[in-house]
Amino acid sequence: MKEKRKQVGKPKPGSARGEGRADRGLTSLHQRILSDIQGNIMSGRWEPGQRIPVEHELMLQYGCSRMTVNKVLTQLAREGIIERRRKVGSFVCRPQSQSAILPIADIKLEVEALGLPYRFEILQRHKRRATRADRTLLRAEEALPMLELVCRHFAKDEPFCDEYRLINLQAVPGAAAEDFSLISPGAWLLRQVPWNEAENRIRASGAAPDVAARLKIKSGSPCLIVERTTRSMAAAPITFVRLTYPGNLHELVATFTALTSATK
Amino acid sequence: MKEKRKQVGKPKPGSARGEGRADRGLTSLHQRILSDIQGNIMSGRWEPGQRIPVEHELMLQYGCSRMTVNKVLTQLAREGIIERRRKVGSFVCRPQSQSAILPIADIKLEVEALGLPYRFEILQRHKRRATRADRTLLRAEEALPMLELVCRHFAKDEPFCDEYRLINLQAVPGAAAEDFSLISPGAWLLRQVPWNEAENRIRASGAAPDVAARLKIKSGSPCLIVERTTRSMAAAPITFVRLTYPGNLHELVATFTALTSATK
DNA sequence: CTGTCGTTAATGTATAGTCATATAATCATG
DNA sequence: CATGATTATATGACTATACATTAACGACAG
Repeated sequence: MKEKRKQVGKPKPGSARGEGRADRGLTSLHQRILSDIQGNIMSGRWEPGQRIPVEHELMLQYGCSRMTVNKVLTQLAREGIIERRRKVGSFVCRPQSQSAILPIADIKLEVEALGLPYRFEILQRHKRRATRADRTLLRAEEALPMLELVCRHFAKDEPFCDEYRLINLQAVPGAAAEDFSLISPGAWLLRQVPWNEAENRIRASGAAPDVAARLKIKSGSPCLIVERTTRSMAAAPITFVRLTYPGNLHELVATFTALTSATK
Repeated sequence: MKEKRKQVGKPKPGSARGEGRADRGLTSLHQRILSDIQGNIMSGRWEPGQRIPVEHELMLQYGCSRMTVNKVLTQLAREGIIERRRKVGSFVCRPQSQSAILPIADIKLEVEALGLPYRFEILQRHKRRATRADRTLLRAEEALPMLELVCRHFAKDEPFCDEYRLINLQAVPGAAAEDFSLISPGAWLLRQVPWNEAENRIRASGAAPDVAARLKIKSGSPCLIVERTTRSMAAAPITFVRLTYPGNLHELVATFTALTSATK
């Protein structure tokens, strides 16, 4: 398998690239070019729509090869920060829409982030075929075998979150045998199907009577509801979960990033 | 600086790579390699922690040069899908946390997406120095000149959203002269400071009396509240906004992506 | 004035090779 | 036998080159 290693060993040590570039401080050259350009754009020095130096200019400016600046510009284009057009040049994008990145943490982590001890309990557990309502929630067609769970999460001794969950047993058969006494269903599933995609719906609503009872709040009092339908990248629906947080207890925090219409 | 140029000018047109690969259907070679590998990972065929073929193997497998697979693997590493370790190889990442990408659309677009006509009105407008409370909201230190706005957004004839906004007039002096009769403050600001970053806080809460009156709902009824503090990438605070949506009218929808701890 | 055909500038993709660096494994030595 | 040196492997970064693709621009013929 080892190909013939030709003795390319060119004795000249300085190599072809300039003089003291070997001693560039910390980051790589293209990393530096990237941050330079990004800085110019983010700070507004280079405005949206404006043309940025073409590869050739940058190559001269940084004294490097075109491949290097090409790598950088390609990366920026992929991030949707610039747009490249042949023959014409590269242009700073105008952010079309903005997006916030919302971390979906495990509830255990959320609670512990508040400095409170966490525990949870399973309140209900049924195995059954998917009803029509289930199929809507799961975005599924067939009457799959389902596991329905109701679960309550605590911060110290106070109910922190109510969880209603449906699991597609066909996609995750192991769930039938798991009793979720040690690990919460959410964390367990995350471990089973690591790469997945989901749709989250976030809204405010008054607590339904049954949920209110479990959370020890008044029926109808404001709650943050997060509904999530998860499917594996192979498109099979995996789980639906509805998390209900008493309004005063919880807050989602998301950081922003300006995005363009880039596919990424 | 140009070293003695060896005559690489290989006349052979087919070049070194295999036979009919020049006629690859639609996408570029590295794009194909990328989707191949991504597919293997997303589908779970290559599990988290598993080592993926090293550059040399991939290079043989696809009959291309190392640079090409390197480009692909570098990209995957940047996306946080694989982790690369010298000498050892590249490994499929275990998604550490998951994140949802929450599009922050202009309220006008939100309303129009519902198929309803949109309009808004400015209810209050004051220019003043930042109070202590303002500074907290804006994450600012100094008593900056501020513009305070209260604004109401309608879907058809129903109040859709209440907006309370603070604008740092030092960062965006033009706001003082703008009367926001034609363009809403949010859309206007987005145009002024295109690349920025922000922190969003999303929670459920009962409507405060003044807000409830403006939204024509009962005080205390569940509302979705989105608070956003925006700053330019140059770190200057720009604006704070609190959007209050009556609970039944609005839902945030975010799509998922599994992320690792990648910096990106 | 208009359509077509070059020319050319810019990006897109890929090759082949160099040098550097991190590290696992192995080998040598006191 | 531990420890230090060496070697082989794999990634990381970059250079230099080549050729393909695309689109703006301009010339020129009709």
